Amino acid sequence: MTETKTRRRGERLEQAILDATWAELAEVGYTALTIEAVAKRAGTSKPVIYRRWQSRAHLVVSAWVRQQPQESGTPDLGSLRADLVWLFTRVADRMAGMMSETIAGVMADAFKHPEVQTLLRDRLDSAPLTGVIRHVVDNAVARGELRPVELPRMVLRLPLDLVRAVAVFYGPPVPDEMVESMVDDVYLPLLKGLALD
Amino acid sequence: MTETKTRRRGERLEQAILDATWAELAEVGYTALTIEAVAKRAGTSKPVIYRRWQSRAHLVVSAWVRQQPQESGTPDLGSLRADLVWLFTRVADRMAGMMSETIAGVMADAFKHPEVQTLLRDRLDSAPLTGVIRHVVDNAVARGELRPVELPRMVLRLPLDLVRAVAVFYGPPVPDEMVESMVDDVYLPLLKGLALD
DNA sequence: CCTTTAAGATACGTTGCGTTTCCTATCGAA
DNA sequence: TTCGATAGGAAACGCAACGTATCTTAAAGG
Repeated sequence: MTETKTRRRGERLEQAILDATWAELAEVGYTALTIEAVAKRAGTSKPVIYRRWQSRAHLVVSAWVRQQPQESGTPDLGSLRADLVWLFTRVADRMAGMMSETIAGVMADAFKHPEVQTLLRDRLDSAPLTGVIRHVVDNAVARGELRPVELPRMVLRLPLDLVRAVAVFYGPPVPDEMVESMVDDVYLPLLKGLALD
Repeated sequence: MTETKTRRRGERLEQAILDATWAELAEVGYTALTIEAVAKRAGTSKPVIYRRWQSRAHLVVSAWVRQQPQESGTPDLGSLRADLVWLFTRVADRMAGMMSETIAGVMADAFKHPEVQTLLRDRLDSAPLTGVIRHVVDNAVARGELRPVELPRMVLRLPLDLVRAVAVFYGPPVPDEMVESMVDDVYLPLLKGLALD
């Protein structure tokens, strides 16, 4: 038998579909992604997919969630600036990796599907990133580079918003000068300004 | 004659199409906007539209450009904070007016059409908004609220990026507390931090 | 072993795409 | 005023993907 004419079910099948989705995403992007292509690539059929996900947006978000890497350790490179550059670079790289085209597409579709919007928002709000930011700032405080400062939500979400905005407008990858500008012209001055009180 | 069976050309026709586009946009949004519907509403036909614009994205950007209001005067409400709240609120309102759904949709489609991306970027980079920001800051400096400070590009684009991010993620309208948080937690501290040197 | 569940294949009607064809109103030059 | 070039309007096209319905049959479990 060259063909494993097996019929998958449950978890195995689902994972195969999500893998196929991810592969399609990488190959043709979000806008051009079709359910039919995903079905074919996964070796299954449309109804199987529609039985599990309401829409392309739902499917893609599922695939994305599974792909999410867990947070790697936080840096301590000896200076606040160095840590911030590292952090922003990391965000920019990840953004380039899973195309901003996908993000833009999903965000657009999310208007049709409130649950997707919610899911996406929660996923990005509670991002492990905020933990890293806090950690980096704490280190700077410990080093005496910065006076103790509390970080409002809006400040915590800023890195992601900024990188996303630039990536979507200029297309990835985000150039190094832009990343440095985010740090030197925005985030560092902002932290210093917050620490004034 | 109840019917003006006239056949429009050139500028008149073009304007009618753009008006129809804008109306459709307001009614069904970007994602659901179809060229056929625009053609019908404008009382013309698809080929006429395709002769002028390559895609839905091009068409919508054209319509949007025509609709762009010219900048109203800059404020001077007596304090930097008040001016900034006014400014951010204005940005948020405009964002709510021409749906963030449209922005998200166009941005997503822009990946397929580099000229659209360029057009959009230029339009938003050179936004009259940056002039207003400079003016507001100058006034604060003149009042003695702030030491003289130069504003990097990244700082100038921040208001638009921030409001857009929030509008797209939470859906419009952007709540007042969010606007105030942008001013109190981000922009004001940032300006003060920049003015430290 | 026999029942239940759902995978996989196929086909369906629908919608909007972007294009082509054809006819004729409008415009500008002669 | 006439005539030829230009371009608007209407209709139809083939195509692609949508989302659904139908049917057969493999897998899972008691």
